[in-house]
Amino acid sequence: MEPIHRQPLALQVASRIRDLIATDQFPPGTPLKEVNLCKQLSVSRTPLREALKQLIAEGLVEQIPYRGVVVCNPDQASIEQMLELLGALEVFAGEMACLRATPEEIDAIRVLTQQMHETYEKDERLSYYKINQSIHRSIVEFSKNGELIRSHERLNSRLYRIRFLSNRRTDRWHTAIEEHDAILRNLEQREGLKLNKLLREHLGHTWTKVKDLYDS
Amino acid sequence: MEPIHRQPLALQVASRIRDLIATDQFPPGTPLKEVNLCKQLSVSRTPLREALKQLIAEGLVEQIPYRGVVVCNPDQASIEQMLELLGALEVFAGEMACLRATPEEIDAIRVLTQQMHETYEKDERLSYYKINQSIHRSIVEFSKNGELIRSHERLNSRLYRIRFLSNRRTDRWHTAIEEHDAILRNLEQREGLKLNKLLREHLGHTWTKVKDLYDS
DNA sequence: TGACGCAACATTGAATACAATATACAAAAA
DNA sequence: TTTTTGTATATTGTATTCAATGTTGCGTCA
Repeated sequence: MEPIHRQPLALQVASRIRDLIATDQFPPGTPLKEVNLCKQLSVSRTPLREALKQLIAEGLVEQIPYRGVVVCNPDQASIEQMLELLGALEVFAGEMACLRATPEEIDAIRVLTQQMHETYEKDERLSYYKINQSIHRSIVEFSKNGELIRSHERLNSRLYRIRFLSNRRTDRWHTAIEEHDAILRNLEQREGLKLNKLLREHLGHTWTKVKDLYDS
Repeated sequence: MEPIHRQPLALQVASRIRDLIATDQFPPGTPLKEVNLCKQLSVSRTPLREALKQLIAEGLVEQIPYRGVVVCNPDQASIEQMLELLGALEVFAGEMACLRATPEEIDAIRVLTQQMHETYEKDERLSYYKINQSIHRSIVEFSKNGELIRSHERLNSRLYRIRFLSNRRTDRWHTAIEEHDAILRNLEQREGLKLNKLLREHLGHTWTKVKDLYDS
């Protein structure tokens, strides 16, 4: 029997706050006052504080002793470093996925890539973004390396907001989709080295888009 | 001016427990009972629990609701995955270090590599281990990517104990040192691609050593 | 008028008290 | 004898209280 997974209050609170940050309801710089949040979430300070400790460890918020925690507002340099690392993780994941993904799993990526084409034609920005995320997450998942999956997940969640914002520009969608087609082909052919190269290029563009966002 | 870095009690407690785990005074499986630890460390439950939350986030200990936290005892598969990821991080760091390390920094690695030769000749196991760690940490540091450095640090600390134990066997020292010489040469020459290949091979051996430890 | 000092307030840090849950053991029934 | 169930105890989860620290603003003095 599948055991029941308990969800201590602190964990629930943590994921709630995580969502609030990702959806920009708590934009960067927002001070997270303990008593305020307690009232809003209807929990006492202890589980809230434990949740905040977790978010601190994840790097989503930062704490200044005796002055509270605020939502992180990473500067350009930090974001560049995070994207650089995220890219490295995904490139590595791609290589591993070439070795370990099952045909069924590659089928799933094929479906997602097809859906991406459809959202492009319908000009659906949000769907496009989410499918793009799904594809990249899937590749990481199919690396079958739990540590890698978790590291990627954590880092990605910190970048979720900024990447979403940088997705407003649609002028790179077309080439991005072509790149995804190529990624799929090389995954099918188990061409680890070529996929490595492709992903490096594909992910390299992310930073360009984010940089534009900052510059504008 | 350099700001004064406060050290909340929870952080101090966390690093203390981290050390106790790394030095095997809290070997895998040790249950971390809150009240016991409170007395031993002379702190109350609140900061202790906050410290534990941090260690949970780091993956050093695991928590089962209402049943306490215990020191993680990763199985062979987990360790293989962690080493795989650690390798990927260091390979990537090597590439970046080729691009970004200053001549002075490469000098520092040269000195460490030389010291490694000396410990080999004197057959000093502990020193060898520490210098080896220093070299790898330095390469990561010279990538100049803070996120990468932190990720590597966290993962490495979780593997500290097991790698130390697997270092008892000295029969691979000689080839390992030759590999380090080659690594240094390619770093000096800024040969990112060759260094990538070298590091993959070099780090691939780590798992072999750890596996022997498990099999014996 | 400006700078300093003090006090009141706000906020976090730590400790303790209380509630919920799990485990162990013993007693009773099959 | 074995299984089950209830109760006592230990342990963690949560709430509340108290203490330490930082901030703000006003009043006073140079």
